Amino acid sequence: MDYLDIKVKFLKGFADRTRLEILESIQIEEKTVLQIVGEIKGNQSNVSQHLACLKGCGIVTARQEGKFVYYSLRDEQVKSLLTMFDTVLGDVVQQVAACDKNDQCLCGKSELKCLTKRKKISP
Amino acid sequence: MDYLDIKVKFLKGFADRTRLEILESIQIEEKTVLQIVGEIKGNQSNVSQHLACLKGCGIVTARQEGKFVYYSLRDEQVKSLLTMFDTVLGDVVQQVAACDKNDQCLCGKSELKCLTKRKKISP
DNA sequence: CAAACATATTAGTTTGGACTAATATTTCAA
DNA sequence: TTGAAATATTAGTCCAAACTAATATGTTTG
Repeated sequence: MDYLDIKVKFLKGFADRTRLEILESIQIEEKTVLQIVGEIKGNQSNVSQHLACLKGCGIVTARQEGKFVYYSLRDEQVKSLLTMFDTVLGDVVQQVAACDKNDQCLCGKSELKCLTKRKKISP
Repeated sequence: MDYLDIKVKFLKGFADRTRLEILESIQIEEKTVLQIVGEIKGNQSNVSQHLACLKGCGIVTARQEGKFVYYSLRDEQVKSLLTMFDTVLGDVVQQVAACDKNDQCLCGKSELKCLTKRKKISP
């Protein structure tokens, strides 16, 4: 596991809708798991797993208080990174959205396209 | 496709080892597809697809000149975002790496763990 | 201590997306 | 204009990871 692998893991932490929703919900203040579950749609098990992921990626921290566990953004750096995402994205939202409507790229698409026929790979 | 979906797509653009390698290779100056293929291990088809993805995510731009296509980072914003990744990651590299060694989280792991037995879900 | 609540962990299923091999398209040069 | 070079696109395979259902663990309060 080299530095690049770690970087990928860190970035994958952000690259999921459910996790972004979680991060949004704790952006202002720390929340318990149940509070987060209540704010975003999703069940407790799923949220718990995503929180473990975010923690493992160094994005959030957990603080236990009695039977509650409070999750919050790791530090100010992470907070400003989240802000920067929106800033940078601001310039390209239109384009990314447009790319999705047209067929300029397939990333992030689940459509299947089967247009032509090709020879089978010989064994 | 709402704003959050677009944001996820944008961030997924960064969250892949091959794409990070591509971004690294064009961080200083624009490169052709073949140049990129030469710098990172990987075949032409694969790199081409990743470049299409990066373009669709608004991370890189393409400029055609004759039979060559030069790819470069979209703008200074993207460039500084890449820099910021390293900055923020700097604080947590150790932790993320450690998480991978221990079993604190499963995200980014491909190991299978089967420890206990559970009842089958009733139909 | 037992019951209730909060959270975590597991196995299994399913889906998205990274990859390869083959082929198509585009552009230049002889 | 034909062939070669550069790039893009396709279909198919495979694996990582997101999800669900069930259960385990941990903590407080009666």
